[in-house]
Amino acid sequence: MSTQKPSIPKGTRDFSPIEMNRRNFIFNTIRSVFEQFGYQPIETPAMENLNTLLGKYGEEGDKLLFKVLNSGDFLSGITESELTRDNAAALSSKISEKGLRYDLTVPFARYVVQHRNDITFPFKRYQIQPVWRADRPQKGRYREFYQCDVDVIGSDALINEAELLLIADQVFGKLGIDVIIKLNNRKILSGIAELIGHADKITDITVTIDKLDKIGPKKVNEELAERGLGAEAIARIQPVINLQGSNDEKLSTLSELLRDTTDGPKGVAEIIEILSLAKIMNISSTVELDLTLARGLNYYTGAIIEVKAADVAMGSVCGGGRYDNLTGIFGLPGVSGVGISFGADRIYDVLNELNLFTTATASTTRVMFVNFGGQEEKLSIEMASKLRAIGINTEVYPDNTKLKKQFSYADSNRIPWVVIIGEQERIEYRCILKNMATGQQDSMPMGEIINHIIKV
RNA sequence: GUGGUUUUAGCUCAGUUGGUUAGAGCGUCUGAUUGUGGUUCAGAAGGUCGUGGGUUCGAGCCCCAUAUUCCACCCCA
Repeated sequence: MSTQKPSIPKGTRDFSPIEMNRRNFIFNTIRSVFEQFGYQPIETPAMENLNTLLGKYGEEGDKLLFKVLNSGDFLSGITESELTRDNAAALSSKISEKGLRYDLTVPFARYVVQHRNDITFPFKRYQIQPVWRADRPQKGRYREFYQCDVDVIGSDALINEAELLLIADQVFGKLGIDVIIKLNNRKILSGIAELIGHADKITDITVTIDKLDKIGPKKVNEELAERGLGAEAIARIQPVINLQGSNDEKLSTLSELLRDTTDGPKGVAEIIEILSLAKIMNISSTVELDLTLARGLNYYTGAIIEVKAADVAMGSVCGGGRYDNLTGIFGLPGVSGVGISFGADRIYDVLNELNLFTTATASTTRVMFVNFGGQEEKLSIEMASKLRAIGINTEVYPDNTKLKKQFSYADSNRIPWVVIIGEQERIEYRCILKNMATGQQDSMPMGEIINHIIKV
């Protein structure tokens, strides 16, 4: 039998110990902030029924779903003509009824509806799990990646939006990443569409305006025309495209502009309130009203939030918004939710590019006992247990091999302390404690190791 | 899904118009050092040149297919 070259699917990655220590540092940071604000953890299955997922992410999203082939004889009941006919979509629904989750929001909506009688609203939950998208991989874009979602469902209050901004501010503050928090509101976007008489084309308009940063106003206008907007409509949208200045200046312009639209004034009022709450909360990151921020799923109905790293060219590291009726499709209408999602993998890439992985990224072991075998090994095992009992991560080298080998292991794993208990030390009930960073080593009674390590 | 790009030792990369036995640095292992790592010195191991075809007397190099990487679209964390 020929050996096969090992490999993993496109867009997926292995994580080695150094990477995992760094990733856990990110997850722990995020989790601790979520818990500080009273959010509760949940998990949902990697697979959902396809009818839960399909149709929730638009036509594009459906294409990016990983589908799971039915177990057993998945072709039973499939006719010859169905197999040969050129309709993959129809066939796939017959041979596949499960799919890997695409995000954490839709499974959460399903969860809320399914457990509605056990949940006390408002329900504040967080969820840190991988999601899968059959996208074409690029830098900062993977087919398997972790999202860290934090949502509150069953509360309309805008204090939730402001609190989420604060959570983002705290998380990135703790991680040491300077960010710009961008804020927009779907109601303002609707107002704009209404203003120019194309309420039906809100998606076309927002998707196009979203590219303003990238392709500039001239090309945006061209694309708007391509998407079916008349010259008059494009002319009327210019004040929006050219909107500049501070948040207050933008808001007063918009307030004037959208005065007579159905949703516009509400959107402006919401932004004003969120910004004023954010001020009270002492958010230190820049919070910027950005009308070009339109990406995201079309179920957002109010606030739209996106966070970008200030110093790294990378897609957004966090995004979210308010959705008024997400659970409606699962039979529970009128429940409003708002949430954001942190992209752990991109945060990793940002920290990496900024060289911010300094602490908490080496081995978590603090002490290693050298192994001399026999009675000395026994004594080392006992001492190691005592150190662990008071919370010091400790390992005993497994083999009685050359000291060179054992020290070199401690060195390459960056273990700061090595304890030596050889025959001489055992007889005297002493040990040698070596500081690997300085190279200094001292002989001392066994009982004193603990004091020494804690002190430093 | 469309267009382009990358792939040579564990890692980062050289490799001339197609010509003998494919190289370097770092890392790994061994020894100098039988109770001491990180420095130094000496030595060694490690390659189906992404994979499969083709052209040629001869292919790491040219052609085709395919996988993969990264990039631009599309869209998104």
